[in-house]
Amino acid sequence: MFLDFMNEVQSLLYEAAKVCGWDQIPTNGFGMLEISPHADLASSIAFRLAPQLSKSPQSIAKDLCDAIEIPAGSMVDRVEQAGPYLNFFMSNSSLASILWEAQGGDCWKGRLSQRVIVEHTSANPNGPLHVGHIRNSVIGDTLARVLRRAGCTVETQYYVNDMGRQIAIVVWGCDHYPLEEIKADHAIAKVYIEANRAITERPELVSEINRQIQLYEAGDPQALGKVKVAVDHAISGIEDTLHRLNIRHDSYHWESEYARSGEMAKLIEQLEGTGLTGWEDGSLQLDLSADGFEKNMVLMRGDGTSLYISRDLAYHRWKSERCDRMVDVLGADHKLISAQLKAALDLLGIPAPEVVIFEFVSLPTGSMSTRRGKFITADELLDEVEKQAYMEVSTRRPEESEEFRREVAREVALGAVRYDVVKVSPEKATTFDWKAALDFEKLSAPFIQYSHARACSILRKADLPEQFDPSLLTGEAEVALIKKIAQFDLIVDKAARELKPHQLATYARELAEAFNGFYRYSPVIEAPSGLREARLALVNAARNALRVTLDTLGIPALESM
RNA sequence: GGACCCGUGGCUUAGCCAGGAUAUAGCACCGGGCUUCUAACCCGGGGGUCGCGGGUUCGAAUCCCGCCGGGUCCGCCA
Repeated sequence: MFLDFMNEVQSLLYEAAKVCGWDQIPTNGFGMLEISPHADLASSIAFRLAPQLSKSPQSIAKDLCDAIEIPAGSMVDRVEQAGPYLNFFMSNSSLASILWEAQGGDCWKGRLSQRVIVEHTSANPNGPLHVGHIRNSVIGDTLARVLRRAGCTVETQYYVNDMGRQIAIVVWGCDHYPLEEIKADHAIAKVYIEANRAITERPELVSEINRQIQLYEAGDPQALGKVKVAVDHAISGIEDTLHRLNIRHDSYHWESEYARSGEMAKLIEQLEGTGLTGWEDGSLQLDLSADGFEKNMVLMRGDGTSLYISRDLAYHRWKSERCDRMVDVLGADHKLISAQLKAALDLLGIPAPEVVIFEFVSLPTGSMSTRRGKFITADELLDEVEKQAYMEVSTRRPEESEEFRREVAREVALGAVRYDVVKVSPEKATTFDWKAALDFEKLSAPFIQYSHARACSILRKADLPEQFDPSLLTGEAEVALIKKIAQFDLIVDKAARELKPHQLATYARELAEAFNGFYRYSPVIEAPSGLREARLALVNAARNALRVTLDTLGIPALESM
């Protein structure tokens, strides 16, 4: 749809430049087009050519405009010169074909084809996910959905830290305190917080923790069993929360797999082969100063146990052999370590991951901490939002059954939480705000879900037409809606390439706005015959686009709410 | 101290990487719209030195330099 239109405009521009003899001029500006209020696509290429041609942008734009020859059957209707700009407009016939295409379910798949592994969440199994963790989960899961929609084959992975100090502390805690009969991850957190308190009060316990780490790494069967029980318990609770958010991982990979399989040892051996490693202060270290890193990277502790980074290197090599693109979603605290990881992988010629960094979510009272028990859990957030949604739906739809209202509340809450997270660009640090989280107005998932429900409501009242005449849809809102629907493939393609999921959130809002604008001024059911069929087809196209957009955001597309 | 990220109306935010035509939306505020397909909606209004100061450019929210403010990191933690 829009991608085709854009490609056509690009080649028209390039062909015109060739006619003018300017195609050899070094500029990639021929492909730089923008969706603008003045045109379906606008080019400012004339500005970039001007210094090199010593001509005014206006006259360059005029020459290009004159040289453009639109072939028969093109999606491009016309090009207009507006001063230095070139404005391209879509043809009516392409609007018609967009509408026909959008009637079906097979036009929403992109043209990418890589195998992608997306690693996200990977929270330590020492407690429940909090409102900071789910920024990782929502960004990661949305990216996975965007990549799939764009045509990629995607596997999502959760990298389980079962070897770290935190887990040794959890295991020690499970040995010394009873696990309460509450949600599993919450029970683990209580034990973990308690154990941390004990260690703070009695620092001599540290040696017991170290002993646990050594036993586990050595493969002691009892230690293995204890870790498995504790980690499985925590992960089961974390999974429950992720499921509430419509998130499932395709596979889980425990760090210890890479330590025990020998893959990590092999990798360390290869790093030693670079001549950049050495034993210093009793530990094996890698010198990355050539890449601008001040401090050495420690690969092995003095006592022979491994560190997170070494296991992570092995895990990344394993991943790199199984995909074309590796995507890691990580918090801002991982910026430095992920840059070091890339540098170390680079030394061995292993492809580095694309790292999506998101900045921290803090509370109005300061930063969150699992260890200190200072956090708002994702479960708590979902519970509260669901409660609020239940009140809203009960007010609006009092005649509906309890079951209906519960289900709508659940799906509205899940959508609201996901949208709240994904709508903000990852590089912005945010402060969690209950008021904003519980607001269901325009810049929120319910706004988009509501548009979808309205479209469904119309379609329930009439059969889809076998035939319709798209040329009857000439209203401003109608044309704008068709164009917005067409942009879906462009947005998804861009978001997938650039790994920017919030672009889809913005699009979703614009699509819903376009539909609501149409809905307000264009009666469908009561429209005269002919127009009625065409509008029904447009509602169906919009419904499909909204459904697919919501689905790609991992937000339920409610048919009634 | 060093490195990286952020700083856009009262609050939240898009645009920044690939510089261009009146800077995007939401909340809050003011005004209008439900006997008509779900008003979780729509229409209109006020409100912005795009942190500050330089520079590059025909043109800077966008690029460069310096400062200020906030966040993150600089562990034989993960």
